[in-house]
Order: sequence, then structure tokens, then C-alpha cells
Amino acid sequence: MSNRPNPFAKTRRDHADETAEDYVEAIADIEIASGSCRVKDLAERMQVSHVTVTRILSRLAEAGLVARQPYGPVGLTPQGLEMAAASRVRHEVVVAFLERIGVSNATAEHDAEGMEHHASEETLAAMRRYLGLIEDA
Amino acid sequence: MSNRPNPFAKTRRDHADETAEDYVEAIADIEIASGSCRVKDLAERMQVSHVTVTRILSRLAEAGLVARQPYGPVGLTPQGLEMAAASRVRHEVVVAFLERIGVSNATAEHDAEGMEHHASEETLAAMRRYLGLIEDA
DNA sequence: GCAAATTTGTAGCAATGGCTACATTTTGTA
DNA sequence: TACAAAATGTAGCCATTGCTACAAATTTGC
Repeated sequence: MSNRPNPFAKTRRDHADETAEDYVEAIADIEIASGSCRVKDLAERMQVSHVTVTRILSRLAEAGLVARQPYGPVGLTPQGLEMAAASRVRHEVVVAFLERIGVSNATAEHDAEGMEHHASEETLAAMRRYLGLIEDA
Repeated sequence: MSNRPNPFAKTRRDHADETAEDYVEAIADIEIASGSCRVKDLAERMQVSHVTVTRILSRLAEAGLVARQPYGPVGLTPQGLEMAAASRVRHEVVVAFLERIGVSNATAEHDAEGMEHHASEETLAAMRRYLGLIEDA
């Protein structure tokens, strides 16, 4: 049909949460790749100024996701690590799924970055099923 | 692998453009469903206050996507109609695709609302291919 | 036709995320 | 060690998108 009363909405509400997930995931990646994560690393990765990174890190620190000292490296709290793990799983599922249907790795990585925040558990389950990661009907 | 240098980024830049597409698409839908679109209709649909709608419409009007007069109905310019058509096509592809892999209609509609803005042409092409809408390898 | 209800507009506040410019701290190196 | 370079922090600006509260216009209903 053509009607879509309001099945969606809310889509543009939780950008802050998406940002938190993106940063937490990036921090985990950078720590793994480089041993430690610095503000500069995040600024390069997110392609924003170090100022923006600093402000967002402050908010994440208040939220208990990130731990750090002035001029020091950026670390994740247990809560942050948990979020990073969950984000990573979702990211990898979406990337693998896109690649499976024929999308190049580069595009899959790019698109997944934005799509992973909007894929519900039901959709992720469907993707896993398609990938053969689970067996149920 | 574990490395994702910066293949993505930019994801959280163009929220304003996403908003424009969402509103333009909603306006087209509402016009079709009700004959005309009012500020109040958009407020209900987007689940925000009428104030937010009014301000966003002002911006869209400046951008040449929307045409309207004070206290009057909301209309789309030719440019707005074009954007709405493109958005609708993408939306329908994503919804149909999600349903095809086993996602319920309600969830497909919901998830598509957020995902459609992050699906590149390459990914949309892969979805169409999967749906059998195009034939090329 | 006029009062009440509904709709829309405007003012002004908050949070988020961009930025530049400038200050400060740390690091690296001569 | 001392100075230069690099990395961070801070101040302050802008745009976007939420909101409530209040004003004005439009529609409805009697």
C-alpha cells in the first residue's frame, strides 16, 4: 500500500546514542590496533576536529562509558566495553550480510556504519538466518 | 579483519538532509492519503510538536523543496516532488527486501525508515538484484 | 454571527555536534 | 636542558532539532 501512518518516527531522536556507540566501537578498534587510543586517533577516524572529539568524550565519560585523564589516553569502562562488544557484533553481522548479497567490502563497511543503528533485533536475526549463523525457521 | 581505518565517517554529518527527505516523503504520503497535508498531520506523523515541524518546513521552503503560505497547507515544489519520488523508491526497495528475508512488515517499515538513508546505490542495486527487479549479474 | 475549539505562528530555552582561534601540556629532539 | 612540534583543552560561535508557553489566525458549531 501507500499508507504509512506513523510506523516509524523516533528515527531522528537518538542520534546521541548512535554517536556513543560509534565512538565506543571506534575506541575499542583503535585500542586493539594501536595499543592505546588518543583523542587525535578518534578525530582522524571520525573525520572531525579534536575539539568535537573532546566534547563528546566528556559526555561519554559522564555517561560512564569512557574513562580518561586530561592529556591521557582514552579508555573504556566495563560498561563501555560491553557496548563496544554489542556494537561490534551488530556491525559484523550487517557487513557480512551486505557482502553476501553482493556488495563490495568497502561499500559494506561504509553502509553498515549507518545502517547498523537502525537494524532491529528482528532484522538482525533475519540477517543471521540468511547467513546461516542460526538454524531456526 | 579487525581494522576499519576510516572507511566510513561522515555518517553523522548530514542529518539535516535525512530530515529533509523524511519530511518530503511524508508530505507526499499525506497528500496522497488525505488530499492535503497540514502542519498538524506532519507533527502527528513524525511524533514531534507542531513547532518543530514549522521550523523544519521553513528551512525546506528556503531550500526550495516545499511551498506554502501561513496557516495554509503544505505543498511540494517540483524539486520536492522529485526528492519524494526518489525517497519513496528507495524506501520501497528496502522494505520489500527486508520482508523478503523474513522480516515482518511492521518491522520492515520501521527499520527501513532509518536504513534507507544509509543504503548506497551499490547496496540498493544488490537489494534489487536479490528481489529479481533487475537481471544483470 | 460569534464564541469556542483547533491550528499555526513566535519567543526563547536546552542538548548535540560542527567549527576556528587561542592557551596549555606533553613529547621529541637538537 | 631548552626549544620546537604535536596533542589537548577551553572559549565561543553556528546550525539543527526538541520542547513549553503564549499569541494570533482559522474553523466549527451553536
